[in-house]
Amino acid sequence: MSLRYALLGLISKKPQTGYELYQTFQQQIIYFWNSTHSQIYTELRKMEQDEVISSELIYQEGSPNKKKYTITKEGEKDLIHWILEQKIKPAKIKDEFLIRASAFHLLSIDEILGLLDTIIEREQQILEGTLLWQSQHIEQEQPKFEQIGEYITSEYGIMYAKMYIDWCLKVKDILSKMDLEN
Amino acid sequence: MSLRYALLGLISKKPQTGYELYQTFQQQIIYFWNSTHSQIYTELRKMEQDEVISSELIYQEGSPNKKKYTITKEGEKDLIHWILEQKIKPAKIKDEFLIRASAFHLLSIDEILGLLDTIIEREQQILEGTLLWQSQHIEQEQPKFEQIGEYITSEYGIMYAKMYIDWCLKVKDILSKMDLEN
DNA sequence: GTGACATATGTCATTTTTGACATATAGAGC
DNA sequence: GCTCTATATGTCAAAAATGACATATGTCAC
Repeated sequence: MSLRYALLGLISKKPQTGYELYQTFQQQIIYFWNSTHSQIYTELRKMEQDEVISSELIYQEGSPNKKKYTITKEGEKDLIHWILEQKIKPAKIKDEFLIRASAFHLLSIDEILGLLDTIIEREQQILEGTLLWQSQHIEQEQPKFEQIGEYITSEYGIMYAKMYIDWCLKVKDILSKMDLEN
Repeated sequence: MSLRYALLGLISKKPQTGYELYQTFQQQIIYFWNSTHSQIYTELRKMEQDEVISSELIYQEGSPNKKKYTITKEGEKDLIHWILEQKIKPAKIKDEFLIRASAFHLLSIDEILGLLDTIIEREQQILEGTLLWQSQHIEQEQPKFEQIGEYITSEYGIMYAKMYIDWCLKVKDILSKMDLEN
């Protein structure tokens, strides 16, 4: 059910198409939720049936037609109720790299260092992308309350990526100390 | 398939029962993977069929019987191959609270502060639990290579919880500045 | 002119995950 | 005596998610 509320939250900011929502998931929401386009389109149709959103068909010549979704009064009521009254479930994380990390005792130091460097690079690129997005979309000097969601979640993305890099560096440090002692 | 390798990594450290594995997921692995007991028991049976683990039945009087699983040569080969050769998929996170955070524009300042305090408390309790676990299980002065997995993943848990708390405090700070300006 | 990529939405079989139900014993608290 | 919790494992229907396939057009590079 949470995907529904993630979509509802985005649509509550401004009417949007499924494709636009999908892109937002790929670019920003990726830090705390993930979905494929097939799941998003399917959920949007269910949401329209349940009348939490309404759609408007936009015909485009030479381009595929779009469906723009708008939140309904009922939808906004539902969303606020979910945010404030429903029990907050703890985050569910599936991080393959940490699975690997938990089995590092099976590898050599060099193999571990190789994996860590790959991840540091990956996270640095993600971090740069998020910093760029934030500088282009958020006025940090004078943030507006309407933008609070984008601002704080992009901030979260930045802090998460930095933490991940710091953790990788700490692991390298721990390893270097072990290496010297043996 | 990743659940399989998460289980395999744990069993590679020492032979274990499904129940023990489940408890480890609840206590430590929770930071980077989640699974229910039904899924773990089902996967263990499949893994035995595929001969990556073998089981030994332990009869207990007055207590339910156990099945202790041990990794096979084939299993260890499989695991190492997965760790080093398979493409590392990015983490998938489903964090309901951040879904809520992305819709904070629909709430009042007081409602937001209330939610943030709930989460700060939750994360502080998790942090304390992890710090306690680490102090009891890891020798930080002289960490042993066999323990590298537990050490660095518990370290990850600590850094993650701290980052989450810091982020909550930062959001409060951002809000306090906005409040003054309006 | 052709292959790749971006826009835009959809279906669908398979896999994964959830959460409730089920069973059995022991111990602690009320 | 009763309920709750912990140990220990299991089934199973339903829900959620994945990933491949499908369709249609415009643009851009080679």
